[in-house]
Amino acid sequence: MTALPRSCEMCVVRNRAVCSVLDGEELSVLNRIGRRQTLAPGQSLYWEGDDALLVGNVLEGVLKLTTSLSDGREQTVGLVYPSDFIGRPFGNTAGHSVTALTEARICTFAQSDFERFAEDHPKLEHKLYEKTLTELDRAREWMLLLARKSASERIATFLLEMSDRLRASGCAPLPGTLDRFELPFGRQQIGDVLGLTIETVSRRLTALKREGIIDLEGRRGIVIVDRAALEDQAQAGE
Amino acid sequence: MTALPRSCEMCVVRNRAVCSVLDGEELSVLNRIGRRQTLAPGQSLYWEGDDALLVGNVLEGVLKLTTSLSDGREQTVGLVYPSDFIGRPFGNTAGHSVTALTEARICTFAQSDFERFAEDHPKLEHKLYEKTLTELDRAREWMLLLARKSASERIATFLLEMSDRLRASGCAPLPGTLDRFELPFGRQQIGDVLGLTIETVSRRLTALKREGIIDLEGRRGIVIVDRAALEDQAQAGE
DNA sequence: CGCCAGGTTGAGCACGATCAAAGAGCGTGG
DNA sequence: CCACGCTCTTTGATCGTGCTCAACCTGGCG
Repeated sequence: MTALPRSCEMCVVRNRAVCSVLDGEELSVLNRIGRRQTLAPGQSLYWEGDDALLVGNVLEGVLKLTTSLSDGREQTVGLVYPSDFIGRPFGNTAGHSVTALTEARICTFAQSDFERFAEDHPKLEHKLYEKTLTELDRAREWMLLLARKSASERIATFLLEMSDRLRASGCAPLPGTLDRFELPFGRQQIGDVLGLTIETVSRRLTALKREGIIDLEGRRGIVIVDRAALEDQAQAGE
Repeated sequence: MTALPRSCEMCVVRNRAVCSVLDGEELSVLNRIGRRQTLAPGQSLYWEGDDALLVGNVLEGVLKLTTSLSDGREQTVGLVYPSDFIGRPFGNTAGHSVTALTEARICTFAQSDFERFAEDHPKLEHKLYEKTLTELDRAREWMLLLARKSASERIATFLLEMSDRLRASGCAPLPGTLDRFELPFGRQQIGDVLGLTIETVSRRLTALKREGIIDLEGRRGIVIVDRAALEDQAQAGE
């Protein structure tokens, strides 16, 4: 884990987070109202139903957004990577919990401070809007997966998306081929994302390995051996 | 169906659509770049994968957003009511089809015209942003439903949400109690929204009627007889 | 009256959940 | 260095919900 930078100027996500639309002047104002913090794996930033008083950017690590039913059933409704935005400005209570899956570094703002700043900077709000639209698109694609795809299709889709997003968010892939990476979490988490049980996840992964489409390295290592076959199984939408 | 108003000033959704943040001056500019149109039930505004060149507001009626897999499996990923916004500004291709479920009146804009207008009117973009955040919250709640809820719970949740949204969007409820309304579509559509088959929807609805929790009037009429019991079955989140 | 689309009901099946047990990886301490 | 204990994963056996396939019913309309 690299040292925290003193200013936003040299931030690892400077060019990809919402801050990318701000100039040096604006950035230093934002810098003053924010603070950086580190979360341990499993640590939550806030809980479903809380007044969500924080918003922020992910600098490093992966976090999950979860909703649950009163009887304990839980669903991961979003994964958040470096440069993604956390939280819901202009809202009251949080619709989901935010929990770190890996060790994570984030830079946070009091919701009210951030809102005030955003109101004066339409460029920033525009960027936020675009990020939210992308999130909405992703959520809807995931609805199709949860509602209509079989367990095998879900696993295949998940592995492909994981591979893409890890790469895009700057998480270093494992050495070797591009299609070799480390999952930031275990089987249970995969199940929570895909709406499956841990056993089903395990069985489908082993099946994919048996078929020679992927390879499993230790608990969390994944190698996509035959990407075409995996895409085939994923049944990508139209 | 009421006559189309000539200007935005007297529009039925004037106070609830994104236009609500604009003053008379701005509104008349917007008015000039927009056009009103009517869709018949089943008619699509655009298709998944199209270049989505249109955006707009729903004035009257209900539309659905759907995604599908190449083998024909289809999922409704959103329902759109009067005063809701349709389309994705600042994007390329549509992630879903937009189809009218009932006869619908909408006011549309060329995407590029609208974007240009929005860039000059941060207030408008702010309103759009808030609407998108609400949509995202709803999508995530629906993910929980699709991934974790049983068929009975889905039906119960659906009936409650339907009742609320129809009322909120100004669609007149049937006379009698407040909890009496007409579904804007048939059993197949319910299945497409809930990720269930038509047979399961039918069975669950009949069961609810047998238990005295709801009453079915003709093909599309619903009366919520025992709202508390229905809420109980819906297993609302935390 | 007959047709047809949409809805209901029934019987059997399959996929994934559940319950249960054994295996693998890993840090700790003797 | 290995034994121990813990967590996470894999594998197996059984069960149950909702899907599939198929027949029948209902209401609206020509």
